[in-house]
Amino acid sequence: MSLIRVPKGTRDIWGEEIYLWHKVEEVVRSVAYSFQYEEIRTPIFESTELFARGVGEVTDIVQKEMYTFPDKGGRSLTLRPEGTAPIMRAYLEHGLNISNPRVKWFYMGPMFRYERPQAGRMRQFHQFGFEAIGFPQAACDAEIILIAWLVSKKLGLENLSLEINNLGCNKCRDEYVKTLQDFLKGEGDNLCANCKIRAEKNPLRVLDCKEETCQKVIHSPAFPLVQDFLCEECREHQDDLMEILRELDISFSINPYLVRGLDYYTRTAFEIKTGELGAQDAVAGGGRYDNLSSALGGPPVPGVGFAAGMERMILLLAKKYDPSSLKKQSLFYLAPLDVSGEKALLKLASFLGDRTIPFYLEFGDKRVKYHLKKAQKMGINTVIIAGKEEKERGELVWKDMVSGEQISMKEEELLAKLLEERKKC
RNA sequence: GUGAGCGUAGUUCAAACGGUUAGAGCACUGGACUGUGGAUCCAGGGGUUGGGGGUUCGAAUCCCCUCGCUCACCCCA
Repeated sequence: MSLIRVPKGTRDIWGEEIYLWHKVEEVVRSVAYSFQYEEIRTPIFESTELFARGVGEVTDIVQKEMYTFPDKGGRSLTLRPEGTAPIMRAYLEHGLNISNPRVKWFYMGPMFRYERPQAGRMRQFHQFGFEAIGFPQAACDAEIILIAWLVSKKLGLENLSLEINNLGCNKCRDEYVKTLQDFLKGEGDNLCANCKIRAEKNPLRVLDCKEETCQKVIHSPAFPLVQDFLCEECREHQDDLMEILRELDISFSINPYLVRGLDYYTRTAFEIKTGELGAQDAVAGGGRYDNLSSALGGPPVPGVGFAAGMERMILLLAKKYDPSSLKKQSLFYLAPLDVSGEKALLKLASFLGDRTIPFYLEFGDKRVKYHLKKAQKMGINTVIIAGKEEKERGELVWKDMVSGEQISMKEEELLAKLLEERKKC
């Protein structure tokens, strides 16, 4: 019988790598705490409709990447491919637009997209994200970018670059899209097959295309760029944002071709990229989504946020940190030599556990030699030995692995010494 | 969805033109050392060579199919 393996594009996160995850989670929580963004945990699956309407019917995510399935009640459900639409759903569902219109939330957890796995891309992957809903101000865009930047900085990630763009609002985007569509029609066969369809259905996405023919079109002098079509308010919004970023000393560049693959973005769009991950170079991305609420059937509600790929951050982190250095070392190795030793040491375990002191308890009738070797391998400096000899004396043996010194003592004395030893660490 | 590369013990790798019983290091377990340490020596467990089919007297090796992994396209976190 063949072994069952994990499904394609998924994996176990275990061993020393888990300490890198803890590190990322810790930094995210600390920044969230500092900026007072509250955690929200939405379901792993939602109505398919939520993503179809929120993310956009003609996006790649909705058209070919969703894990969609009917449940036994005939509902169409989808494993969440991203976190923003569910959060806006929660905001509206709880009536926050009425009772508490301004919220700052963060989230962390698995997302699912049906894609061919490659470096930095999995079918189940993890994101954390920050969302500020109810704030139309450019300063709030800046806070979101600042948070993304700060998390990266606190993790020690280097060689990151920030690109921003402005996709316009309902007022100016329509005119731009119309102009763009007219222009693309004139280009006809100069576009790749894919972009001919995009020109009709989702013309902004043409700017993303890397096909050589399309690149030529996109970079031709006559090609209309969003930046040249921004209305007064959008222009101002972007100027304000850029001014704040400069004052914050966050360096960025304007990428007029940055459009991003989700429909809900308006005005600010941004991406943080790295040069160290191969083809999947976006570490974090986000922007403003003032149309999302309406798309979900709610009233107009402004929002801005970002999501970051945890696997990608961890890949970068793994190059800087030795994960084992992040592990909290056990202080004590409890070495039973027989059943009586196990009993005696389990009492110690209860004592240590009550005080949240880390220890490792072995079981069985292993020899002293085995225990000392293992303690050494685990890098634990103090070994407590218990066997029949100790039981007869009513004592336990304390051994210091560095000095080699060992002392037999009564339980009460040993407990006191354990506490004293903990203080040193 | 498309393309390329790769699948041999837990792991890293061997096995000349197809050749008889698929080996080694590391790791693990035990012993030398009957209750005291990263060394040394000895021994042991582990494999349907990813799976299936074909060619052949004979396949880890050649052919086909399939599955998986990796990277890239696509797209994104």
